[in-house]
Amino acid sequence: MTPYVNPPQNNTKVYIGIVKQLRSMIEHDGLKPGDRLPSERELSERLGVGRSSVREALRALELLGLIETRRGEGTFMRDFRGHQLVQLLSTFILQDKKSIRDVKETKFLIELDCLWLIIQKAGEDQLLRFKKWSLEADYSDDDFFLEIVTLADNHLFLRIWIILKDYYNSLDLETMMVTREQYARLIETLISRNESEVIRVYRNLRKLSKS
Amino acid sequence: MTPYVNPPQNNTKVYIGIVKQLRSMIEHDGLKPGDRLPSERELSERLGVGRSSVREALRALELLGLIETRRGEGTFMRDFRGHQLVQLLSTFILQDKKSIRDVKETKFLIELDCLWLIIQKAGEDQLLRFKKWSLEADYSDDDFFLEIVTLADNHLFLRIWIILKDYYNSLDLETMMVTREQYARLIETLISRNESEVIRVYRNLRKLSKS
DNA sequence: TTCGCTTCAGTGGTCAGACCAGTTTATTTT
DNA sequence: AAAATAAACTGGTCTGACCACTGAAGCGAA
Repeated sequence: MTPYVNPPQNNTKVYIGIVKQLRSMIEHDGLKPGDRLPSERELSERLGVGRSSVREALRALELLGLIETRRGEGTFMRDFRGHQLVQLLSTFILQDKKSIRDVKETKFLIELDCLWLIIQKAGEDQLLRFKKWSLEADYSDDDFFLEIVTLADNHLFLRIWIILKDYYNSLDLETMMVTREQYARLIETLISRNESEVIRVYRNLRKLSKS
Repeated sequence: MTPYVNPPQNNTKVYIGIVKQLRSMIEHDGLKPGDRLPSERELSERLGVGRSSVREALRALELLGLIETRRGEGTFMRDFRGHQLVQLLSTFILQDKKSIRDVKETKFLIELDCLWLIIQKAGEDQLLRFKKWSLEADYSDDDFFLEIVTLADNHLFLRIWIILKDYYNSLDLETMMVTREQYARLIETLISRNESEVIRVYRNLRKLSKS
């Protein structure tokens, strides 16, 4: 019913326009994960385009992991976190030595940045709670650093890191064993807020001799 | 001609199957950026599916930045290196427009990371060429740091930084005046490869007292 | 020959319509 | 009221038809 009838979408491909329309529609209506989108036929009619064009847009968004479609039911918003996207990209990119190096390099440096941010910003209580968690919980390396990046309290780094993490994991590199002690030591140095020591411990944990 | 007719692709959606077929086709034929893919009609025939399904797959890959289509010419492989990944990310970063602080913080830290990378990896000649450029050219802060990030030779950081830069500029913050001397000093410390000094000079340049 | 124009086959872009295969809701039957 | 059935939706897919654009082949004039 609502007249989402577009801005004159000149020149660009229809399906791209539809993607944009969908985004503003999602924002406008405040759609959240789990919510249903209008049906393909309704979108087609509302936007004044063919159903096949609507489908091209929806399929693209689906491959991106932004939406989910269930036959007979409809199309739904999804709780996206890059998963789908990263997985697909990684299968395509493959064998690109430099890309792989970039991913590793970037992931490590951002983790280091977050450690630095924690030293600057985190409260004593947060760090102690983190320490407590590390002693009790059963966690993987990803879990551990997700906590780190979360503690750093920077939304952008969080998002970037999550994507890098997924991408990194999809690379299927040899996994580095990190002992409980190493994690514990890192936390201790965080609590002591010793910048250079944190860097040292982190590099050691990541088996980074120098670079 | 070649019978790419693969696994019966049961159960999954046709367009997903086509994406997979395309990937193996690309791998099998060793297609590189710039190379042309078979036409939609040919793919449709080869894979025994409808052209609309082929299009759904191609449109999705296009939105991902893996391929590029030109009307009247065809569909071509694209030079992808994870950049689209970040670009996609940006459209969602831009959604939560809350944290200006995060943008600044992230931009600065990434610039610092790049400076560190340069110290580690850049060759003497590159640095000298950079210095020469800085003495002759007329550049803005963005120009200067674009050089920095480029020198760091990390595609992901480059992409992320560009997005952050654009976003940062759109925030319309008070611009910080940076003198030519400060840029020059930064370059000098880079050439001397003095890590802690680079950090100090950079912070000073960005007017970051401590954090 | 060589240059310039026209023609035409090929390619992506888009739409409309037709089915199929599931799910949900309404209706009828028990 | 409960169960079985029917209708109305929703996505999934294919086909065929145009359109707009590109590039190369063909052709004629210089």
